[in-house]
Amino acid sequence: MTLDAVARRAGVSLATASRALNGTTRVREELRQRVHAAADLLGYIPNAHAQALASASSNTVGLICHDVGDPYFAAIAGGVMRAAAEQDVLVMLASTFREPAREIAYVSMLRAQRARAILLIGSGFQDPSWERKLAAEVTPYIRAGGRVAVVSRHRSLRADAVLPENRAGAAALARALLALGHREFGVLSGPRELTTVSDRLAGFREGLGEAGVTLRPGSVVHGAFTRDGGYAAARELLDGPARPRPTCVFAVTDVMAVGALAAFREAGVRVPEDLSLAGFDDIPLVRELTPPLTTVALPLTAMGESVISLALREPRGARSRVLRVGGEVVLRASTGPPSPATTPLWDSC
Amino acid sequence: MTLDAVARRAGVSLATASRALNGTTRVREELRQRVHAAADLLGYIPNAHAQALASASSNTVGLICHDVGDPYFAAIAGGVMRAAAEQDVLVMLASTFREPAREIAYVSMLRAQRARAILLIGSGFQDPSWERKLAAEVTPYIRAGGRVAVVSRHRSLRADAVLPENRAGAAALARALLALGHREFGVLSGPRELTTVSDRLAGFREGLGEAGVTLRPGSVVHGAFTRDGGYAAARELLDGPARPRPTCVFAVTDVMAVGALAAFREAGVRVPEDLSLAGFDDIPLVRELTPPLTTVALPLTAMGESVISLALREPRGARSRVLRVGGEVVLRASTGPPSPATTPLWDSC
DNA sequence: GCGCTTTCAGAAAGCGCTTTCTGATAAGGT
DNA sequence: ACCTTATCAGAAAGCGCTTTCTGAAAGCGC
Repeated sequence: MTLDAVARRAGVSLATASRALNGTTRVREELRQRVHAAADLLGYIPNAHAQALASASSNTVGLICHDVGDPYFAAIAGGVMRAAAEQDVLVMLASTFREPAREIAYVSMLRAQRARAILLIGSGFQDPSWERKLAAEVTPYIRAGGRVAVVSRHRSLRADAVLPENRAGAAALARALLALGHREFGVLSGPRELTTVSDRLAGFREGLGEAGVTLRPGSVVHGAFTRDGGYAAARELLDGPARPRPTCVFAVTDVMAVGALAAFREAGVRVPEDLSLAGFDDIPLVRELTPPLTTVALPLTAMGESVISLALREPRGARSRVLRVGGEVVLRASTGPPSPATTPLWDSC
Repeated sequence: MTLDAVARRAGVSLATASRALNGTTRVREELRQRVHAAADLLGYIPNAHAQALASASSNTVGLICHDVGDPYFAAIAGGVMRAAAEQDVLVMLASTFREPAREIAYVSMLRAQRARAILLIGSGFQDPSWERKLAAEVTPYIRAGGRVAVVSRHRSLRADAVLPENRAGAAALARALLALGHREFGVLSGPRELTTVSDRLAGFREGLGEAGVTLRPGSVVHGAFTRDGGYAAARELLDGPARPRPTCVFAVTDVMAVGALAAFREAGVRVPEDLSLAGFDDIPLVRELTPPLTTVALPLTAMGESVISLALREPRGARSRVLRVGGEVVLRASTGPPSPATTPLWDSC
């Protein structure tokens, strides 16, 4: 059914029918009702494409993240969806599965869809060629009136951003861990090139540095930003030659910490008796682990709500707005005082 | 930049430019290249709305689920996204947050978007008025050429479906639990009106019945389909008067089992020594629990891939296709032999 | 070499709306 | 009673594409 049919049925013109349905202009009450009645009767559903084309606007926003299956992104996406539902905005979801090219392609597709805003969640890639291409997509989009907002990313993009205080959070965590008595640390780190990783690492070092503690070479191992990446990194740390052994391990991401916990358990290393473990993000599931994970809590759902609000809110100037969100250290049972000196357990695996 | 500009720049007609870019018809190689060069030069991005309007087709599909933040839906959505990425399909995500009205509204919005297919994930609601309204949206959509596919739902919808074998899976689980020696069971059930719930419950009863075991009244408690719902239901079971005490508890959903595990832990009930616990779904996180959860494993990601494939595949007839997916009982450490008779632990809380 | 089919480019007609512009009618001022 | 000023409905011009239809040119058999 087209609007035309509705108009005919109601005995009014196409223009009047449009106005009656959208409330753009005053229409005599009687006609308004006639149009609505006709629309209901015919089961009229507007053609969003025609509307978008004619009005040169749409109410869809694009949400690009690495993988909705990942609890971190799922939590943020949940927040985005909640806010979107309230504002009657439709969300186009795009998962890049960590392929840079796919991200570029999605931005392009969302441009084609004339999305009102594009949300980029999670660290970008370090590849300069990738950065250039992304900017080449994003810049014209913004210039054409598109809005872009990001979570955990800022380099080279003139966009609004929700930035977790990775550095400060990690530093605070380091201090909390030091306060427990730890002096020897291991770090399960993510891909070097992610700013999230380097910020958290730097913050952690900074926090340790205040107490004159440093990370020994070999005690920082890198892995993929996944559960299995954490598992592998933990194994590497366990198998490595680093001496003295750390009494506490910091995984830059809760997801990695989950894998690490499994690796430790398998290796017979008790947490926290033999080794303390801390993560970052506070994804919902870490509360359910045994032991529950000490971490730096980020308000993930709220961050999702914020990023879409930021993108939808009218820009009040050319400046991009930055919303910093603090991380709160949550000490749970996965951390405790360091275990007495040399634990043979380390080698029992 | 419009196609018109590209055509002009390339010195060809609008029609030729369109054909060159879309490859719909043969275009002399030289012209084809000129058009592509012009498009690149101008940074041309087609207007998807205009394309959709003119060609009366789009390549977006709608994905409606209760909450992407929930690991169950996140896993399925992950599968959908993976398949979508391969087929160059854009996904519009809709979270209903378990509000029936919102689901209807979303279907309507997706109709307006002329989505190629609509995917409904998860149980529907029992409300007959809701069912009628949903059918009123879905039926005309299908008649107009729209494709609908569902996961875990079939009543009253002429749509393709991916149906987990809830009944058989639960029965198999019951048998496995019986084999461990259990005879007294408790069930943490979800909202009565969901078919998923009733199927799993019926299957479980059926499995028990084969050994002459029945569920005592009061040993089945209902809660919301969430972690906290599971927690509350577990507490209710714990506090309830049911005698004799169950030695094994079946949560109809892993998500609920997670909450139950926490409740048991808090109450000092050891799993599986004092009480065995089993779930259903095998969401990724249950492997990380202590103890890891016995469950009926469903290939969630594959189900997501299946449901979108089903929806996109050409219908070969008016019949709706049903893809049944089996659940596999995975015995993990959360279940063990029943604890010796009366455990005072039950009352210690 | 003539009429045939085949190949491929361009003109133009929409796709279903929104929105300006125009005009009719009613209300108000003097 | 006449002119000016609001109100509000309708006609029509797009929005940026796809696709049919038309026609020109080229290839082919005889």
